[in-house]
Amino acid sequence: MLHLPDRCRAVGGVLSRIGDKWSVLVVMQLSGGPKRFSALKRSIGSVSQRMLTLTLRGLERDGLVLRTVTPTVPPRVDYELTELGHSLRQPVEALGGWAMENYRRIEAAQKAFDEVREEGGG
Amino acid sequence: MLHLPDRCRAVGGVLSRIGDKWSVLVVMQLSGGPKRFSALKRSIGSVSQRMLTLTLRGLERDGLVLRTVTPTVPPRVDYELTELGHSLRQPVEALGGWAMENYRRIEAAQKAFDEVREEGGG
DNA sequence: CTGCATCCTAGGGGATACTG
DNA sequence: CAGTATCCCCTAGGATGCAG
Repeated sequence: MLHLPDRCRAVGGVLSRIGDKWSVLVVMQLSGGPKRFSALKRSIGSVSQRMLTLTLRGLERDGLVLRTVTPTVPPRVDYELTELGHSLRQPVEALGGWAMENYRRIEAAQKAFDEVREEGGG
Repeated sequence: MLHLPDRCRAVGGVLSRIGDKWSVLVVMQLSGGPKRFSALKRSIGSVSQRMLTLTLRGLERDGLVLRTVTPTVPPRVDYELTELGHSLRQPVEALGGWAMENYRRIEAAQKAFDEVREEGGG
């Protein structure tokens, strides 16, 4: 096993790209196959059009998502994961699994922390 | 395998907490055992004192880091991962592994994307 | 339908100075 | 040494309107 500092920087780089508000959601939504812009927007729901566009551009630029334009009227644009995009699913889902298993513990810790703070502060 | 939407939200929540600029770095730095504030700051290097403090508070609140104050003069504060904090290492390192394996591919994709953009735009 | 440009606000995060 | 408070900048990101 290589020592950690290298991985740290690598993780830092990855997180600064996919650690934004929407990238991971989009990748997950594209797990099942291609989706067009509006379908993607609907399936995520709370994302603004602007941010979905920007997020998809970013993912496309990173080579994680492939954008296919069908120049009809009205235009149709499909997005799908590249092989690289699919390979990201595994570690992301590992993180998702961890989150699922532990978010209750985290919430409990936050609650406890905040209560102690209140007592100490008030 | 459970379907994805649940995991999506969980990942979203986790990423919004540890997806900031420093949390993961701090967790990785604490992998080897307890460290005091200044050692942590030195080992990360580029972090500001303010952000290190805020990051550690956040991690402590989430129950990922334990803070131990030794009220000497000058004061000494040690930070260490909790069990929960240690459990986060595994998925994070998985992500780190992915990043290590693929960041060159990502950089290449970005370069290609940008060059096409230049041609198209100029 | 898809995407860009614009405006605008909240918050992240750096530098610095001060406290205990 | 560790932490807080202040100032300030910059970017993420929402709302909206226009264009292909």
